[in-house]
Amino acid sequence: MTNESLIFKKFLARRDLRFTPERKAILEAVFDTHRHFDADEMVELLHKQGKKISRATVYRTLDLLVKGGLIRAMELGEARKVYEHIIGHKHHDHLICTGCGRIIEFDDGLIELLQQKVCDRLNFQAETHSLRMFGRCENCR
Amino acid sequence: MTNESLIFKKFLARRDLRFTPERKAILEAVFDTHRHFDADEMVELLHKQGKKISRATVYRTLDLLVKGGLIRAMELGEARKVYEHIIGHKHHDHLICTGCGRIIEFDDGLIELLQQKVCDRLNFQAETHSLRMFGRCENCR
DNA sequence: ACTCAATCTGAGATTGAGTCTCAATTAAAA
DNA sequence: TTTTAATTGAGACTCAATCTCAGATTGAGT
Ligand SMILES: [Mn+2]
Ligand SMILES: [Mn+2]
Ligand SMILES: [Zn+2]
Ligand SMILES: [Zn+2]
Repeated sequence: MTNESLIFKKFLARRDLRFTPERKAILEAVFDTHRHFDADEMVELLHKQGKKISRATVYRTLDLLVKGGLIRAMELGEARKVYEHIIGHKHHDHLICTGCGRIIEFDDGLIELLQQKVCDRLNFQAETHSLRMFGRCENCR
Repeated sequence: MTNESLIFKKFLARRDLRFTPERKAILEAVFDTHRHFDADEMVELLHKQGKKISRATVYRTLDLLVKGGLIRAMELGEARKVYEHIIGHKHHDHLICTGCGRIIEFDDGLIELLQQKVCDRLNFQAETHSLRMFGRCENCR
């Protein structure tokens, strides 16, 4: 039993929800994928694996995974929301190339610290944040 | 003639576009409003002022104002895109209260500097950025 | 194992912000 | 004034996301 399965099960149990075969399959596919993906890509991926899980169920389960803190949703500039799994990966933010769509991840502890200071100064209790920089990657200058 | 009118006119002229009465009315309404607003709120506001300008024209003109660098679009967590005017206001980012929806603006030069350093390190040429922190304001803890 | 209330799923309908179409209108250059 | 291109508005359209609801599944209690 993987770490993420245990966490998801616990999250579901706490809310009287069930760890169904569909939710299990989606969880596994999400944690097998080490990329940013959107909901319909996940539907597609599951179908390719022979798992016939409906769009509605995938959307609903991704929401549960976000609520449970197992994955993170973000807008990377396009219309569709994309997801990535969180557990076992440390926090990072994104550079988004408007030329080729490339996503570069970065992590800067000092920026995070200063963000916290801003929140302290303004009496704000931050739960999440999103820092995105849009521009041109080295291939697209 | 206001500063923003001159800038918008110049932008339009450069692209062989026209400074129509509709575009003028939208520009004025946008710069009269010192709040974050979304496109349909702007349609509504103009209608209240007796200006019958179509939804399509408002959407199209807001896009032009963004392209011209007069206003800025952002996602503050809700479904709809919101706008604010830029000219005469210095850059800032946002704290977004998930309790009451309150938006707090802040500006931190050191964070901005460090963002630049991240881009330099990764050979990325940033054109814009968006830093949002979601959480609870002092009234909603 | 059986019952039963609660949860879950899937197919398809619905929503809604944003975009597009196109015919009629308007701007402005010649 | 003529001519050409841009503009507008009404409403159709798109499409990610959400909702509906009937039938299926789960699991606690017996
Ligand atoms: Mn990432
Ligand atoms: Mn603002
Ligand atoms: Zn690129
Ligand atoms: Zn609040």
